[in-house]
Amino acid sequence: MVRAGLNAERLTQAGAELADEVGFDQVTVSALARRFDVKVASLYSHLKNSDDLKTRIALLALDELAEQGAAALAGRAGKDALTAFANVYRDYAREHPGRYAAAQLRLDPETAAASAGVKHARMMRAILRGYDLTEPDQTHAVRMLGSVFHGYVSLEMGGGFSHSAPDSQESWSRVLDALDALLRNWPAP
Amino acid sequence: MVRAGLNAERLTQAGAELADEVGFDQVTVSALARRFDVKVASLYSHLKNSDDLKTRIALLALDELAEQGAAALAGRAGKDALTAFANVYRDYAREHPGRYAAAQLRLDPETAAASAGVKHARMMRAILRGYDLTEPDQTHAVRMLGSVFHGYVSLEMGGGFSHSAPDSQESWSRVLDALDALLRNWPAP
DNA sequence: GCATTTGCCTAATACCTTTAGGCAAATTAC
DNA sequence: GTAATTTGCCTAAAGGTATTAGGCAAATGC
Repeated sequence: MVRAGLNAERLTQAGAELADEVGFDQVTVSALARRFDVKVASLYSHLKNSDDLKTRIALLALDELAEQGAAALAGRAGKDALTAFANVYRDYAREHPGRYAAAQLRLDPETAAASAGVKHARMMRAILRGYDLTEPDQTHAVRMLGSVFHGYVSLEMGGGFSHSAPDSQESWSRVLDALDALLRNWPAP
Repeated sequence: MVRAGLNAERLTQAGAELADEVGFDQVTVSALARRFDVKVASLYSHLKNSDDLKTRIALLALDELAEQGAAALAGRAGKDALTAFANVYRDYAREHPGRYAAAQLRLDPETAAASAGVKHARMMRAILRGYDLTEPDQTHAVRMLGSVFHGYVSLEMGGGFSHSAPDSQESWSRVLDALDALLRNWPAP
């Protein structure tokens, strides 16, 4: 009996691909076993359980997203940085819808603290260095940026902006213009 | 054998309550049957299937949300309307997390077109009447409002803003201030 | 009151999750 | 290079959810 060469990393990677193909909520230990042509029980030597698999996929997605975000920010500042970073989010979600959904999985606090989610927050703050914001406005602005990025991408992926003019790409550009204008002119309390 | 008096409405209502208690993704036909103390198969006379149940809960939530939104908008304009409407979203999500999650369910186009989601779009446009925006900027702004409302609420519910200062309520107020300022000063292309 | 409809039931199939225990392949120790 | 050990995948089994088919009793209509 030839061994399949399973391990947590390969399973996570394949799980991420599966998620992009059929949706994150359709990722099951069974489907993953089929993909490797092994019996379901075999996966339990490498994964604690179904939740473990999902968490690993989420962490993978957060990692990739942070990596791409960092690459986009390198050498950029101000609106240029804002736009580049925002596009990383949107493009990642479009190219990897399952992984993006995974990245939204609620993690328990310790896992979250050890995840790349922390980097995301730091990068948002790095973007704001190009604008003239001090605490606590900086935090408010970080939260707003996160809300707009995530909100727009998730509504767009849910089909909320299709079937109506103007097309979503144009709104996205204008929303980023608006965010830039807002950050340059953040209102006093 | 005494009949339980099931019907689609009661099941949907109970499903919504169940969603708020245990989370929308934990709403199952089985759990609902347990709640009514009947056998699972009995529910299939009233519901097409599990997806039908979830869709009905989603439509219920969209309806309630639209109703509350309309009540909040009555007699208000400008920033007052913006704030009241935004708070309806946030409060509803906090009081009814399961229903709010349900409202995010992706509906097939015909169902979506017949849902209260249409009212939501109209109400957003009504809010913008208090600002000086013409098409296509009005559409861009509607999409941005939706993104911020949904994005903020969903990040907040995911625990993204807990465990860090300043508290989320303050950010929410300042984000709404910022949105108001932005709408009063929407940048030209 | 009887016929019909309706509502809930039992039974059965199928899929997903998870645990326990077994055997063979790979690795390590000598 | 072989023996001992570890590791990896398997079979088996139990429990949960979804869904369909067919049956009997309660409610409804006339």
